[in-house]
Amino acid sequence: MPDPAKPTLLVIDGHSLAFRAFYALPVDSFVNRDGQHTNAIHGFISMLLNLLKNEKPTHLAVAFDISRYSFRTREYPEYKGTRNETPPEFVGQIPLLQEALHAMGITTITKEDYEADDILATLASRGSSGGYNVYVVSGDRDAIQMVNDDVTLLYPSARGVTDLTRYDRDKVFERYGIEPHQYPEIAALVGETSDNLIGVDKVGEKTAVKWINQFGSLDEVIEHRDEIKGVVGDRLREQYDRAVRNRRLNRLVTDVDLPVGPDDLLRRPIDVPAVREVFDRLQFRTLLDRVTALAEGGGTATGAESVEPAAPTGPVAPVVRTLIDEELAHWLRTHASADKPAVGVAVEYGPDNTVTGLGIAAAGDSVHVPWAAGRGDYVALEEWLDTDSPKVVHDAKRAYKALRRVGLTLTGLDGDPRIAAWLLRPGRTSFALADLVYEHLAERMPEADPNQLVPADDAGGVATEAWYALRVSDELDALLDEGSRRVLRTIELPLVPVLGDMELTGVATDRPALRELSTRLADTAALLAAEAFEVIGREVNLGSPKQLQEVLFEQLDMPKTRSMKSGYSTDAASLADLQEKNPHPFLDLLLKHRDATKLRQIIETLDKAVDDGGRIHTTYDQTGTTTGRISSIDPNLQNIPVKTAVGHEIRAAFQHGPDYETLLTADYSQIEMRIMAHLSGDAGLITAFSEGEDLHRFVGARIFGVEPADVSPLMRTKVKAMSYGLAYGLSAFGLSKQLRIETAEAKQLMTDYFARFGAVRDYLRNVVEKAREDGYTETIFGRRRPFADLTSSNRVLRENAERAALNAPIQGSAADIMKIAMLGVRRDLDERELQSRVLLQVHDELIVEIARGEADVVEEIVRARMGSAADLTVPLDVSVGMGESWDAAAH
DNA sequence: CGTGAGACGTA
DNA sequence: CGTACGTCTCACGA
Repeated sequence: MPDPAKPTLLVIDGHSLAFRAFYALPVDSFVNRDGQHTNAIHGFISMLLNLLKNEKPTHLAVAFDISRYSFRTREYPEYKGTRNETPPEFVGQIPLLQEALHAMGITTITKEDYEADDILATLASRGSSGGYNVYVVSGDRDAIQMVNDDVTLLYPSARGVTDLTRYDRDKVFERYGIEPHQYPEIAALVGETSDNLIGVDKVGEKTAVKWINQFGSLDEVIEHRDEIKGVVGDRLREQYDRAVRNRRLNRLVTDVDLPVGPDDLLRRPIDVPAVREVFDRLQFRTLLDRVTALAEGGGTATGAESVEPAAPTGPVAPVVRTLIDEELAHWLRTHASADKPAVGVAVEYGPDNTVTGLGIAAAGDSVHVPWAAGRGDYVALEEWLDTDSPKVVHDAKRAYKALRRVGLTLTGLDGDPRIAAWLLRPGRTSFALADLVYEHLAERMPEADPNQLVPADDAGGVATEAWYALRVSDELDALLDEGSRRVLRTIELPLVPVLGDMELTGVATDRPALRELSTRLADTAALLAAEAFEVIGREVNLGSPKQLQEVLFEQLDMPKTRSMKSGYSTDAASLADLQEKNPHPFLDLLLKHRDATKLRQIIETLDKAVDDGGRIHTTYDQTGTTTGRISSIDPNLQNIPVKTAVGHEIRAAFQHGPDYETLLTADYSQIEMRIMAHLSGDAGLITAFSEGEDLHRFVGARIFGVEPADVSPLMRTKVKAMSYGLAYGLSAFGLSKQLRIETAEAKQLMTDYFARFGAVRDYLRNVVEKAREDGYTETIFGRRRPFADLTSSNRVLRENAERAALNAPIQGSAADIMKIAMLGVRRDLDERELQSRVLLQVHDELIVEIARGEADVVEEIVRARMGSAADLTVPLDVSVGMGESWDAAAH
């Protein structure tokens, strides 16, 4: 019976438990966004959390095997030789598990030449004699030998890894009829298949137990082997050396030389931000909640040996005063001006992003300012907002817009922790202030209770928020390298009001046209559906991949397409393949129906987004991508159709407003290829762009060895696909598939391409190699993107990372260039007091609403600013068009 | 009601 | 076995 007065030591065989977890949980249900399998990690940690809760250990360690080789395999090479290759899905999970354990403050132990069980046995033995209650968690039956009055084995059952059977002395006796220390003698006689240890033939558990009980020990059994009758006796006499060898191998070492002993394994506090970071990557959400609950609830709270998690170490937020009028003006004069350090500013948002107040925070003092439109008390505040007095605002664009809507201008933006955190690590999932505070300041930001309808006392809320924003911004600034900080200050922060104004302005739409189009497509879809049902003789939901699979592969018995998690693909490419192999009218109707419903749906979404003034306002997410691009949401105006006839009709519904003259669209042509030319320094590619002739024609001429004029359309198509694919890490296989040509031909095309443009290949190879060394890629302007998986032993993971790393500097540099151009255009429009305004950005395209009489000057500005946004070894070509609508302005 | 998969729109 | 996104519907489980 465990003695409650003693400390409790828990030691775990990491590898065997992770392996059990791997087989207990479905592999495919636990994959993170990078394709890394995580089921073993998830199962292990879930089990661990249960153990921490139930056993409340004061001391804790997890032991791992270093490799499958140990002194045992040296002695007996066949040892564990029946084990199969590690499943590929398991590979890579152990290092991540160790990382997670480390973040949870748990010691992990390995020892060259020994197995984890030897480490456990050593710790159990020392713990037992050192006055501990010891729990050993292992999936290896040999661990039974460790059990004694102080040591209990927890052994996973067949049902799963969280269900552990408790083997103490009594339980071992009940199960095997022997003392725990005798177990290895039984196992030596019987053999252990999983370890590839063959026992004495005909001897099973029953016989072995009988003998051991009869003679007292294995040695005695062998000693008295001549007294044993029958066939089993014969076998024992012939094969007892097997038992001797087995016994030698299954004896666990209890005196491994370890760097730590039980006393060093006192539980340490959980590093919640680190756990959060690791679990974020693993996409563990419920487990994160369980861990944080454990960290808060004193997961180590038991008896005198318990360790409390680290108390918040940061300063306490200052008491908030509410100020208005003269006192506020005075506060601002003393704490906030152009020559003083930045202050934090946070907006108190009411319903619909209205402004009900502001919080302003200096280093040691923060104030709350209630705000209502049209009152004179705030003149000083309003004036101050529009000065260069430096301000740090979390999610500054949202604040800028809210203030703008009530007639205030936010100027002097000097920091935004949301953007800074994004530049530091663009892949993170949350940029919420509370999460940044949690991770980077290791503090809990007080949050409004979401269950409380009317906040009891919210005066402190925004002021405290401002205070945290200021502090976390300083912290993030310090973490940024010089290049990233330059990107923050010269590109991202100045872009905030530019994007904010674009969102506020919105784009005018021809709503009746959208509605008409929607109805038309609905009619078309209905007709197509009816026809399709006619063909297959029944009605199904054409939007349900599951039902379609039934129709195609069961009812119509078509050949199977690309297989997926749940059956076979019904995507457009697969259906086109099917149409070729197995023509059927249903396929065509289905494709057309999909097309019509998809487009109708897009139009409906747009229609719902039109405001009372007939305009649509998107929201740009400045922290929405990993490469540096901006993304567009609610609605997404960066994926409006363009390729089809209906696409043109949709774009025709985006128009200039009534007081404006026309729309202008300006886009970079082949900006990514130009960046490749610049970064690679490839002479051929640079010549291509400098001569200003059709790029694909030029490249095609070189590759196929003909005159530019003799490059056929087919040749041009191939070269174009190849060129575009380059920046994505396209393979010969992928190229062949896209062009529907033989892999050999695709391979040849690539060979020929690189023969002429070899510097491109060298560059691409180099960029990945450099990223592997540095751990990140960098754009021309110093924007970084970290990569962890370039050195992964998991091939899928590694190659995915390689392609992303290949692409990041190219896509990212293009994004930088466009952002710089937008800042330039904006500055010129402001300086010359023009009324024209940029409305939309679609990665390499700007849509500008031109005020009357400004067409020529604005075109000039846009051309000049876009054309000179970066100084590359090749020119930046900008093409411009104008028209009544987005469609008409395209070129 | 939230979530993941599948599909598909853009650069 | 081509990068980067957002959003819809369906199906499923809480």
